[in-house]
Parts: sequence; C-alpha cells; structure tokens
Amino acid sequence: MKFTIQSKVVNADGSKSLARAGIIKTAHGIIETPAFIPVGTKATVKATTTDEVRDKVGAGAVLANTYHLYLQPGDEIIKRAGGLGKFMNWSGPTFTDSGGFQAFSLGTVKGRGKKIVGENDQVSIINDQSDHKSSEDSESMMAKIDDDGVTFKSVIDGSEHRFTPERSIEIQHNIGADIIFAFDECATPGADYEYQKKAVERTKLWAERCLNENSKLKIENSATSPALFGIVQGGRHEDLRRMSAKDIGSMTLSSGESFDGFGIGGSFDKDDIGTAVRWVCEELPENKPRHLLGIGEPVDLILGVANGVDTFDCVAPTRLARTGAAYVGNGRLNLLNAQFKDDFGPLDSNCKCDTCKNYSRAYLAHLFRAKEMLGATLLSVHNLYFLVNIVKRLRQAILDGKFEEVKEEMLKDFS
RNA sequence: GCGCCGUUCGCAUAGUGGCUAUUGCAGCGGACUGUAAAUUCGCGGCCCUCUGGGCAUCGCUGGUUCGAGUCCAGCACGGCGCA
Repeated sequence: MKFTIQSKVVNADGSKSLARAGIIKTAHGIIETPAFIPVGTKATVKATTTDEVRDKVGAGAVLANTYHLYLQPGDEIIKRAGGLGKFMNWSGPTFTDSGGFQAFSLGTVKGRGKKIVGENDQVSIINDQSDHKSSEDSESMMAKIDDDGVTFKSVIDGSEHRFTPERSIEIQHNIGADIIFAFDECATPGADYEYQKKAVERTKLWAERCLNENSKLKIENSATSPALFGIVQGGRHEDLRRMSAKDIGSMTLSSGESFDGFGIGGSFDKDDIGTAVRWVCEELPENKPRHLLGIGEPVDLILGVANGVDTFDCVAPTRLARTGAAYVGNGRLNLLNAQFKDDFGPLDSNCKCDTCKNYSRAYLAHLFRAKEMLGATLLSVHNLYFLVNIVKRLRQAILDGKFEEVKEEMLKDFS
C-alpha cells in the first residue's frame, strides 16, 4: 500500500490546516482521499450489489468485519474463495475491521464486574437485573476481555470463541483485505478516566503484538500481504488521546516495521470530532493515512476532513436506509411518515443519484409500507451516494484550494 | 323451528367475579455513527384547572352480587349441526 498526499490545506490566515487530499494505492486499485467507505460487515453492503456500490454510489472501497466473517462463513472459506474481494465480487480495495469493536458492542463485563451498556437500553436493563441474582452472570455476557484477548460467544449459535491480537491478524490475512486493522479495545463512553487509560495501554500492547504477527505472516505470504493500520484510543481525554496517538504513531519493530496507517477508534459525541480527532491527527505522522472508525453523519464528515481524516466508514447510511430514513439536503426524511404517501416529487431534488432521478417519494413510501425489499436497496443507494459525495466535494475543494469556503457553506447546509 | 358454540380497539386474539382489560397485525410518531439491526422504542376511548386527576368501555336490555368482560335470563346478530 502506498499513500501520497496531493494537496494540503492552508488557511486564509496562513496557518496550516490538518485537512489534505491524497491517494491510497492498493493491489486492487486506488482510493482517492478523503473518502467515505461503505460498510459491508458480512461481505455485503446490505441490500445492494457490488455493481450498485461501484457504479451508482461511486464508492472507492468497502469495509468488512473480521468477527462476523470468522463466525460465518469462516475465514478459511473466504481464503479458498480467493479472498474477500473475489468472494463478494468487489474488484476494488477492501478493508477489514479487526473484531475488537465487537467485544465492546456485544456488551462486556469490565473491571469490577461493572456492566457496560449494550447497543440499546434494553440490553443494559437485562444485564442490570441479572446483577441482583449473581455477580458472575456469565450467561448474560457475550464477551469478556482480559489482558491477553477476548473470549466471546457466537451470536449465531452461542459457541465460545477467543480472539487475541495474533488470532485476529491471522484471520484477517485469511480474509485477505488490502487494509486490515489492529485488534484494539474500544472502551465504552461511560468508562471513567482510569478505565480509558487502561484500554489505551491494552490497545498499545496489543498493537505491538499485531505488528509482530503481521510481520511474521507477511514473510510467509508476501504476495497478498495487507497494510496494517494501528488504532488510537483514549476516549475524550486529551492527554490519553495524544499519548495513544504518539505511541501508536511511532511504534516501530526492531525490524524497522511500523503501521501503514492509523484508525481512530472509540465512541464519539458530536463535539469530539473537532477535538479528539484533532488531538490525534496533530500527533500522528503526517505521511500516513488516517481512518476515522465508524463515524459518518454529514456534519461529522465535514469536521473529520477539516481535522485531518482521510477515510471514514459508517453503518448509518445503510442502516437508516433499511428503516426508511433518507438523508436530504437539510436533514433527514422518514419515508414511512404519512405525508409522503402522495408526494410524487423526488427524494431530494438536488441529488443526482439513480434513486432520486428515477423514483418518487410516494413510490418509496409505498415500498416501505408494503415491506418490499427494493425500498431498502433504493434508499441505501441514495444514502451512500449522498455521503460519498459529501466527501468527494470536500476532496475536490481541497484540490481546488477552496476548502475553507466550501466547508463553511456545507456546514451551513447540514446544521 | 330445535340444539350447540360464539359476539372484547380497524382486523385477529387473551382474559380463575376483585385493583390500570392482554397480545399480535395494521395505524401514528421517534431512535439508529468501526451492523447480534429488512432492527427497535413510544402512542393509541373521552374530558379536565393535564409532572396529576375525572368519566367511560367487552353485541343489547335486565338481573344476581359489596363488586360483572367473566354468573343468570331475555333479545339481536353470526357460525355449525339437526329438521
């Protein structure tokens, strides 16, 4: 993998901006950055075909997930299929996330048996209730973290599995994406400073193990060796963020190897994009790409690019699409609202996507009411196109030397 | 005509005489940021001085009872069976 910066932004007052435009070159093609990368967790960008993702969305790469593909169909199958891209009929660049995030999102017990809120309130309530019965309610836990790795239960059949940094890298090599991520610990936003600090330290130790394992596997299988991105953690604490970024950014093995790029992890609040992301990007080496993990509302993308992010991934566009929500110029629409039943206009009159050019709000509303799956496809194409093109416009603005004004204009549109 | 069964929110359902009448679907609205998500959470009779309170309501009419969706009688409607 090779990263080239084409243009850096210089602010009107002559000060240096973190924003830049560049090109990531991989064995399967290039990614023009900044870029929004659609998420295809289980080797599919849900509800779409790869033709649609390439031609109608205009995406440059897709990101799949190690945890999910390891459980199903299994990394060996993907390896035998010829790798992730071949398996899913995506000829462009691919990423895999390491599975570290799943240890967090599946609801973990951390520290002194403290319960972590799962993805929705209900999960946390169930966990809280079981607390009264026994402090070691391993039945209700899906994953458990220790210093060596994570033990978790399969969401498919409940069977027990274990990921370590080494195992995650091995699986990711089997899956065969162009860019893979180090196995990290993503602490919950509710975690206190001490825990965040511990997660940063653990993520650092694991990062080194990932780097070592990757180096080992590269030698064994040099033809398809992926680029490895290290992950920065630290929550909303400036000292932890800067420390983590310095550690991961400068980490070098005795062989001279270091990370090819970086992921910025954690759960973010709205305000964090302009602060936490900036702290991190100020510390990371400038000549390597930075990926902001899991972030992608329109405003986040604009602020992310302004603060030095090169690539983004986010499930929001496809998840929202499947439940009838669409991004439009000035916010969001819920196509299931009664008002759209007889609205024969386009979804977004300013959008040039295939869905907006060819289908009415009334038709989309009908598809969702009738639970026809085409609705999810058409809205996914639109939402992905919408986000991909926000970032493309920002890229063009950087190349044209008009980033500041375009940024301000777009921020006005989306706030 | 006789016998049996049934009638509970738009539809479908639950409901040992006792507090606020259940659940699903449909309806209306909300949420969703490295996807346990084509998921999920609210609301859903009327009225008021609305962080609370009041009045209704289980086909209809009457009865038993401190208390009836629930028990009894009659009526209406529907289903099945027999004539």
